[in-house]
Amino acid sequence: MSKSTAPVELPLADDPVTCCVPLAGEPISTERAVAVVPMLKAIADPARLRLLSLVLSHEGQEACVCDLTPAFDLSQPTISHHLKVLHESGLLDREKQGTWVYYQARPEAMEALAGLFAPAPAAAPAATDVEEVLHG
Amino acid sequence: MSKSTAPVELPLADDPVTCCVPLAGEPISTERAVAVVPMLKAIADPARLRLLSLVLSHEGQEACVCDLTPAFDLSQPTISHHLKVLHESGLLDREKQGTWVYYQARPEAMEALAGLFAPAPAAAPAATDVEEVLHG
DNA sequence: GCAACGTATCGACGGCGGGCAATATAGACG
DNA sequence: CGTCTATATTGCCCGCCGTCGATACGTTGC
Repeated sequence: MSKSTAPVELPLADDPVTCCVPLAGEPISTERAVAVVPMLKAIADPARLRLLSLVLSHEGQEACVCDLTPAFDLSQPTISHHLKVLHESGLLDREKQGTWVYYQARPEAMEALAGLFAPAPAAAPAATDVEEVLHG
Repeated sequence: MSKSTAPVELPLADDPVTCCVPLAGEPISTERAVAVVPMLKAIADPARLRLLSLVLSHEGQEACVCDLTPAFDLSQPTISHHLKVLHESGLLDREKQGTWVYYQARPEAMEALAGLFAPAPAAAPAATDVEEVLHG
């Protein structure tokens, strides 16, 4: 691997705080944008999105490569490549069990993504009427 | 425009039902994956992610191009290009007011994205203990 | 040991996509 | 009308990315 990025950068563990402010909360900083983008790039591909969904909806949110490959018209190296991308972006964990390799979804990653698109956090209510928050 | 895709395809209006099943619910179909990917591709870029966040966190979740451009080190055509991508993916609406153009976030698009990453929908409850749904 | 299998890496190729400069379009204003 | 401003389009370049075939690695089982 001539590329830079260390094998398993966990882009979420860096700053667990700022990682959860939604896009609508405040303008995302350039640094955080750059940090989050790899995860978005990872799922911005039909094959990888399906791979992630297959793993997520599998028993225990984990699946063997051999379970995933037959669902595609792609070559085995290509699937392996896509799984690597998903893994290095922090979306999938990798666990080797003998001959087989199991990938499992990282809940933190899913939460981080879901959090990105959450609605604006009702801008410091406290004085706001509850009804307004619930129905507005 | 020599390209195919009609000016403003609204990828969400197609099937408002299936559009909201999370990735973890069931394996996403190839067709839906292909349909959703343009939106993900649109935000899988630091500049566009920041643009979207800027619009979202702006007053009324809408902003003029002239408000957005100065936040970047990019040329005006490049910004315009990114906004076009965000618009054509269904994430931003475009409204011309005289000389200025205002882009505003499409709530349905944001909901669709948020829904993608929602946790698995507690597999057909009804008979399920409420506690299980709430805490499980 | 050797063969068979599951998975990963390598190297190459083609196409897509982000960037810019130049130019076009279209309102606003005088 | 002419000019200025705001935004979009065009054409181009270059780097990145998805894909493959070939091959390497590691484990299992004979």
